[in-house]
Amino acid sequence: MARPTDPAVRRRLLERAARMLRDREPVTLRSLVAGTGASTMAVYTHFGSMEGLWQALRREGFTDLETAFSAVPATDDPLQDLTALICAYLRHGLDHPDLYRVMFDASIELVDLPAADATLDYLVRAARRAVDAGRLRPETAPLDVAIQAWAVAHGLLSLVAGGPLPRETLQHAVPILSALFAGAGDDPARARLSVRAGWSF
Amino acid sequence: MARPTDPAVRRRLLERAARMLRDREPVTLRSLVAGTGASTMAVYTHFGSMEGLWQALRREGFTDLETAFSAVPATDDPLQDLTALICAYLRHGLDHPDLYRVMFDASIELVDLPAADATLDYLVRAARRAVDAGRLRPETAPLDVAIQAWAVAHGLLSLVAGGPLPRETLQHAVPILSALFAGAGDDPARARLSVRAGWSF
DNA sequence: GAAATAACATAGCACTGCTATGCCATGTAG
DNA sequence: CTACATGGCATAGCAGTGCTATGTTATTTC
Repeated sequence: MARPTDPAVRRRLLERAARMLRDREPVTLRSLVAGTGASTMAVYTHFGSMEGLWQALRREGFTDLETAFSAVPATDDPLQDLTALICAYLRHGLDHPDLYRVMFDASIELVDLPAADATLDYLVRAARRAVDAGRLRPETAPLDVAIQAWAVAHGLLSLVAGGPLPRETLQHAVPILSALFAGAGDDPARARLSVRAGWSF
Repeated sequence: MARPTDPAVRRRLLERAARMLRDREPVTLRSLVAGTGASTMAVYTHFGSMEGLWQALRREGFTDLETAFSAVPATDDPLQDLTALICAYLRHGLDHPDLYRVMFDASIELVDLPAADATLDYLVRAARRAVDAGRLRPETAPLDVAIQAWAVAHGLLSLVAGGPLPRETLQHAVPILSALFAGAGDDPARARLSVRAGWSF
């Protein structure tokens, strides 16, 4: 019945916003559309508001993260896999610190962000495999382990991305996770052996 | 030589800002001074800029936190003390979630925030006592333990204050810390006994 | 008491996100 | 194949933002 919205415009706006975030330029309505040739109204037809743009950007950030997670192979050592997922998480945040801050900036609801829920599911599945394989005590709730691991990663990452701590601090992640797994029933000796190369920051 | 700055004005501005944060009202230059009877310039004479106000507010938040830390008694169980400090940390953040978000909002430098450094010192001292008491392996660096505990608390807290996770998630803190301490050499059995009442969220 | 100095008040700046309005490209109906 | 309705998009202007230039006034020192 009417002119359809041009997906290319939407894409261009999102990509420019992401680039401006990377370049640490302030992303404002006018500065955003300036480069794209579109008018300010384009933002409102495609995203409804600036907050809508941020939400779309958050969504994209979590989708990227999900892609990174999907690239982590599942081995026969589920706890090593979980650690590898967390390392991918840290690397993603380290590579896009400003996007990461946007992802957790405002008050977000996991329900409103299926992509975020999906990323958490990756951790839950690895934890469940660990329980099923007998690496963690049978009464261990996979969701709890996943949330604990997530909290550790998020805590370290936001302290590093926020400035107060240097990036090397992220190296604490693996030992903390090992301790966490040991506390949940994993053999500490075996856990120590599972530390792989490529897990340094 | 000239008129001295009135500390009461500064105090009133800070208190009103804190109250507006608590009431979830947007804190803007004009809305802030509106209630105090002062003019907009008062903010600039006392804080230099809005960012200066935020920094002063951050400083006050950390000072409050330090006060809360100082109320935690040092017992003969340093790891229990460290856990109690982290619980005080969580409680402080839970009681003032918006202030907590301001405290870690912008890119902050610990160097610029002596109060923040002082709070971290509380954790470091407890960790050092634990090492000295033989509760943790001698080669354990107290600063590392402190930072790890801090990261765990901050991760949980910011996920709870940020919305995605419910407040009960904070209950994970104590088990995570116990696992952390066990990983650093503490006797797991003893650690489990140290869990006190009043550590629930 | 006079002068100097800085706190404070007023008005206006450039900028923010957003909306009211109008134009025009496009898909559908006849 | 044309007329029309619909909604994407452009322009201009709104209230609100942090901040600053300028003037006034209170206070301290000589």
